[in-house]
Amino acid sequence: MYADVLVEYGVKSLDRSFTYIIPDNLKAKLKVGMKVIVPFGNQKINGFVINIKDEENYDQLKEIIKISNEDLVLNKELLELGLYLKEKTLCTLITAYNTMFPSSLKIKTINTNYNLYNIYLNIKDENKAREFIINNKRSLKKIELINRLLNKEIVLKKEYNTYVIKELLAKDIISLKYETKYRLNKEKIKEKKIKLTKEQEMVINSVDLNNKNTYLIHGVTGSGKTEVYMNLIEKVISKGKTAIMLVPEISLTTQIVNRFYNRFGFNVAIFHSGLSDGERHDEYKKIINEEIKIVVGTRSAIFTPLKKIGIIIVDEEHSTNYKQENNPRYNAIDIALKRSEYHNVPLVLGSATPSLEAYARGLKGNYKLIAMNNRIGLSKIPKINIIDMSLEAKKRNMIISDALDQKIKERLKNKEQIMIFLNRRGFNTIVTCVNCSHIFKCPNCEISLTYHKHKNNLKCHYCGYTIFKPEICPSCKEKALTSYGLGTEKLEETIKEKYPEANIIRMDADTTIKKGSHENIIKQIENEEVDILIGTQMISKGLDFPKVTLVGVINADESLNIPDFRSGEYTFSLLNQVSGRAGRSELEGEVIIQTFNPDNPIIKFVEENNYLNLYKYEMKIRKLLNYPPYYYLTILKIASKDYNKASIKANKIAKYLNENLNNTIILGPTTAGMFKINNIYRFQIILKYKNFDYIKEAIKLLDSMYITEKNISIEIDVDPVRI
DNA sequence: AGCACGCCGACT
DNA sequence: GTCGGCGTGCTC
Repeated sequence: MYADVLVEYGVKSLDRSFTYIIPDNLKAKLKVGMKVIVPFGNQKINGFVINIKDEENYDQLKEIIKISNEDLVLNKELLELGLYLKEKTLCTLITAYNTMFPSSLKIKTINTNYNLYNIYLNIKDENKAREFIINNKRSLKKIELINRLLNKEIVLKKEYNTYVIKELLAKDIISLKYETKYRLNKEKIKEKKIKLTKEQEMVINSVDLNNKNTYLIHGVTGSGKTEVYMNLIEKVISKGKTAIMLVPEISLTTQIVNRFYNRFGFNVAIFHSGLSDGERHDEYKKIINEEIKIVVGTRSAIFTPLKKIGIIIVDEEHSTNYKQENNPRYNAIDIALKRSEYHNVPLVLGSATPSLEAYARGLKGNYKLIAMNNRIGLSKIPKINIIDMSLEAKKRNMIISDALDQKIKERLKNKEQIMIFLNRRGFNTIVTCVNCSHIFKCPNCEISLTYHKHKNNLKCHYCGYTIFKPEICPSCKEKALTSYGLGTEKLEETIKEKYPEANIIRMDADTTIKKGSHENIIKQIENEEVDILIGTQMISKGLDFPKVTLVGVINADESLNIPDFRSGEYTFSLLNQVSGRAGRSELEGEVIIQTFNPDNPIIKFVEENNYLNLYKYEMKIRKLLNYPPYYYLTILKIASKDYNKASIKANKIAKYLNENLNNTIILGPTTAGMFKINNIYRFQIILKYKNFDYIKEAIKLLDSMYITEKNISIEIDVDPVRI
C-alpha cells in the first residue's frame, strides 16, 4: 500500500503530493488526514496524508517513518474544501489545510500535548486491596484511600501524595483513569424566554432550513438580529443538527457569547483570537468528539469540523474582518457559502449596512433579501445631529463642540452613559519642530510617528518601531518640538480635564493588550461604574448597553479621506454602527457627529439613516469607474527591499499581463497605498474583470515565470477588501 | 523550503 | 593549493 503525502513546505514548487510506501506496521493504522514524518531528500519532515492507494508505478519510493498525529481533524468535506480554498486564493494545498487546523495541530507543531486531564483512581484488584489492608495496618493513608475506593467514592489522584499511590499502583491494587478536562466550561443559565416581535417571527419563518439559499437580513441596529439567529439555531438543533455563527471580532464576542452560553450552555464552543492555544485545542476537541452543537467564533471558526451542519450565520456581513489579510487571503463568507452548499442548508448574512456586493445580489434575487426596519421594544432609532467643526473652530472648540459638551453634561447629571468615538489611537499623530520643521518619521516606513504620552515615546503604527521622545530636535538641536493631531489618548486626557467628576475609561488597541481586558472593560460599563467610554472602532460594533444614550463622533472625516474606493461605504457603515450604540432601551438615544464636511453626501446619508440612498449613490460611482460589484478585482503586489528591482519586476509583469489577458482592465503598476512599510517597497497592479476564469490561468503561470528571483515577493489578493 | 552539488574568486 | 561565495536543480 502507498500513501500520497503533502510535504510541510508551502511553496509553489512543492505544491503536489509525493508517494511513499506504507510500512507493514502502519498499514492498519494509517488513514487519510493523518500527519506523518517522511524522509525527503536527506531530511526528515512533516507530511499530511491525502490519499491511500494500492498501486504506484514510480519505482524509487521511500517509506513513511512514522505517524506523528493520529487525530483525524479534517473530514471528507474539509479535505474537499481545501481544494476550493487553493483554487480561490491561489495558495498551495498544504497551506490551505494548514489554515484549517487549530494552531495546536498545525503541521509543524510536534507533539506538544495540549490535553488536560482529570486523573481518577480506581480499584484494579479488590482481593489484593483487602489483603493489603490486613497486612499493612500502619499505612494509614493508603488504607484510607483503598477504603474510599471500595466504598465506590470518586477519588482524584491529586488528593493523595505520589508516594501513597506509587506502591499501590506497582502492586496492581489500583489503576489510573484519565478523563479529558476542558479549560472553558460553561453551564447553561436559565434564561427567560424573550417574546419575539412580529418582525422577528416573520424573519425566522421565512428562512427555509432544508435548502441551500443565502439570505441577507438587512436589519437596523437594535432590531434584534441576535435573537433571530438564536431562534434559528434552536430550530436547527432540535432537528439534531449543528450550527456555525461567525462574528467579526472579539470585542463583539464577549456579549454575544454570553448570550449564547446563557441560552445553550455546554452546547457552545467558541473561537476567537483571544483564546490561548490550549483553550482553542479544547474547543476543537469538543467538536471532534461531537460534544457540542454550536460554534460561535471569528473568521477561522468557519473551518471547524462540525458534522451535520444545519445552518451557517454570518453576523455583520459587511465587516472586512472576514477577509484574511495574509496568505491564504480567503474570505470566510466564501467558505461559508461553500459549506452551506455542501450541506444543502441556509446561509444567513446579517447587517445593518450590508456591503454593496451583498445588497446588489439581494436586489438581483441571488440572495433572499429580508428587511428588519424596527427596533425591538420601546427603543427608537437615535436622533443624529451633524456639527460643523469649521464653525466650532472659530469659537476655539477644537475637540469638543458646544453641542456635544452640553449633551455630555446633561447625561452626566442624569446618570446615563456616553460613548465617544475617535478612530485613531495614541496622543498626537504628528510631532514636528517649530524651528526647522523637522517631522518625526519612521525610518522603515513612509509614515509619521505617533506620540504616546503615557509611555513618552514615538511609535510607528505599521511596523512597531519605537523611540523615546527627545527633548530637543535631532535636526537643529533646538528645544522647539510640538505636536498635532488627535488620538484617543489625548481625547481621554481632555475629557478627564473637562469633566473631572466623571468616571472615564478608554478602549483601544493600547488598553486591551492583556488577556481579558476587553471583558473587564465591558463588565465595568455593564455595572455602571463608567460614565464615559472612549474608544476606536473597537467600540463601534455589537456592544449593547441599555444605559448609553449619547454617542459622540469626534472626527467623522477620518475615514472619509482614506484613499480607497470603498471609503464612502465604510464611513457610512462605521458611523451607522457607532450611532446604533445609543438608545438601545426605553431611554431615548442621541448622536453627535462632528465633521468638517457637513455637506458631504455620505454624512447626509448617515444623518438621514438612509442606507438605500447611500447604496444608489455609491453604485453610480462604482458603475462609472468599473469597480465592484460591477467588476471583480484582483490586486497584485510586488514587493522588495530593492526599489529598482521591484519597479522593474512590476513593469515586466504588467507587460506580460497586457499581452496575455483579454476582457480585463489592467491598471498600473503604481506604487501601493502604503508604499514603504518595514523597509519594503511595494508596487501594485490592479485587475478588473467580469469572470475570474479570464485571469486565473495567466496568474497561475505568473508564479512560475516571475517568482524565480530572490528578494522579491509577489502577492496575489483576489477580491481585496481594501486597496 | 532546505540541501547538495558545482563552479569561480581570494586567502590561511 | 583549499575555503566559501551563491547559482541551479531536486526532493517520492
